[in-house]
Amino acid sequence: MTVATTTENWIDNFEGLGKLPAELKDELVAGSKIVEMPAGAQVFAPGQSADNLLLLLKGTVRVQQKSETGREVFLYRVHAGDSCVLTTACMLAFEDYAADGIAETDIRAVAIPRRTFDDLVARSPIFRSFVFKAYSRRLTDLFTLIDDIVFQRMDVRLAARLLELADDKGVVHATHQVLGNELGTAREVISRTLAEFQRRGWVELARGEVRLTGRSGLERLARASTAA
Amino acid sequence: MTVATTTENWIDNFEGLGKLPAELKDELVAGSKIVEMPAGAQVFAPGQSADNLLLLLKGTVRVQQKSETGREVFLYRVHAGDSCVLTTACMLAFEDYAADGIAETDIRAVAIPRRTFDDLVARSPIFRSFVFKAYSRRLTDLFTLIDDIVFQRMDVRLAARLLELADDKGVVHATHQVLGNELGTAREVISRTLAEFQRRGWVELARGEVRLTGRSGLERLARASTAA
DNA sequence: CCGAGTTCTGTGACCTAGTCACGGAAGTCG
DNA sequence: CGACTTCCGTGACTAGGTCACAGAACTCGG
Repeated sequence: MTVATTTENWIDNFEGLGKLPAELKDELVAGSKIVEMPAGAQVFAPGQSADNLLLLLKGTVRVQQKSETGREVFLYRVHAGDSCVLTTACMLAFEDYAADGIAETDIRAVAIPRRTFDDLVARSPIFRSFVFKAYSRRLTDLFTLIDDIVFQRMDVRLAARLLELADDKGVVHATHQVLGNELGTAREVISRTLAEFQRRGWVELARGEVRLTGRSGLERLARASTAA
Repeated sequence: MTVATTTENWIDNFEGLGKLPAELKDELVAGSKIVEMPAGAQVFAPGQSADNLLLLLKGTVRVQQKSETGREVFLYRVHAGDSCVLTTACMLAFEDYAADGIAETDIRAVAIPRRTFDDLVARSPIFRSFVFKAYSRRLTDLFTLIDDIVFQRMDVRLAARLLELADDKGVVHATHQVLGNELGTAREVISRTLAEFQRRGWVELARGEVRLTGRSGLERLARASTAA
């Protein structure tokens, strides 16, 4: 649903677009529209050719790969202020890929239609730079993800992820299964690792949630990675 | 070293560029140059800001991530006819990433300087599409790599890789260590798995090489993935 | 050709993580 | 309250990664 009153200055939410000349900003605003989707909505999917580049204003989108075996790997998360460049891959109808995007919360996003996108890429070096940086960022994110998967221990990765996902009260709302999907591992591994964390007094467990009680311990463990 | 006599029609080696209007083809050829590098050369590296987009004419480039722990993960391989889009990330000086590119063989490539690249992206929808497709392809390659790492058994992955790397005589020239790097695993795992393959009569082992003697067995195992 | 040094491979012991099978606890809803 | 579903815990087993070490195979200077 278009929300007319907020259309004017969403551009400033995106680092890199603020420096666009006023004339192109106007064109961008005029040539795109704001869309909203409820939590759980499929933002994009293989086969479904998207006709818009999405810039996320509010909420998060989870991008995951659906494997042949039916299981899912979490790839990355698009936050407010990020652009979802994978939709450009859809736009270009580029070969078959198996990633899909799910709205984790209610989301609001700017949808830039292919025509406007193409026009701006052609005319504005600033916009080009914005798009290429978004792509590069995804690539480097995936590089570090691969590095983590291959070399990092599960407990370290879980500790880091818990700290990321905790709300302001220090509670993570997620089942062990969900955490397993995030990290590309099995539920049992999460259960066992969390049990160990609990034994150390770092967390308290309840159905569907993990309360962080000893952040410092988790942080020390998580730093075992980045420090080395 | 520029090789003047072959400059004219390298464009046809790149699917997607053939349809450029003649005028832009001329500009592309005029505005770029052909470079050669010996095997083992560092094609690009973090920190070193590249000023060219490379289109590979001959040879292969191995792109790998150097982890903090000193070990390396193989990310993907750039073949003749591919473009090395990661250099555009260097071009834009985008944040720190830890991937570097090594020439595996003597290579010859077209180097498109930033100025020409930018100009062509602005002016030609065909060139834009070429660049975006190259990016998307890398993204999807990484998606499937992650999927493989997480869900695929080592023996299946090794069988597939051996078939890929074999020369026309059915021999793979690589140490177990190198194969381990390719697949992001330990040398010992490769040694053990190869020993098992040998026991089954699929390969013969010698220092620094693996001779494939029972391709059909390897192929059957490798298909265990793609089939499912 | 010899011998020292290096690189590559094989192997056993051990640990982490993923898989399978199951049971029980905690919510949901008629 | 009882049937059902979802979530969690656990033991047994396998695959794969780590460590330590030994021997085989090449290299190269003399």
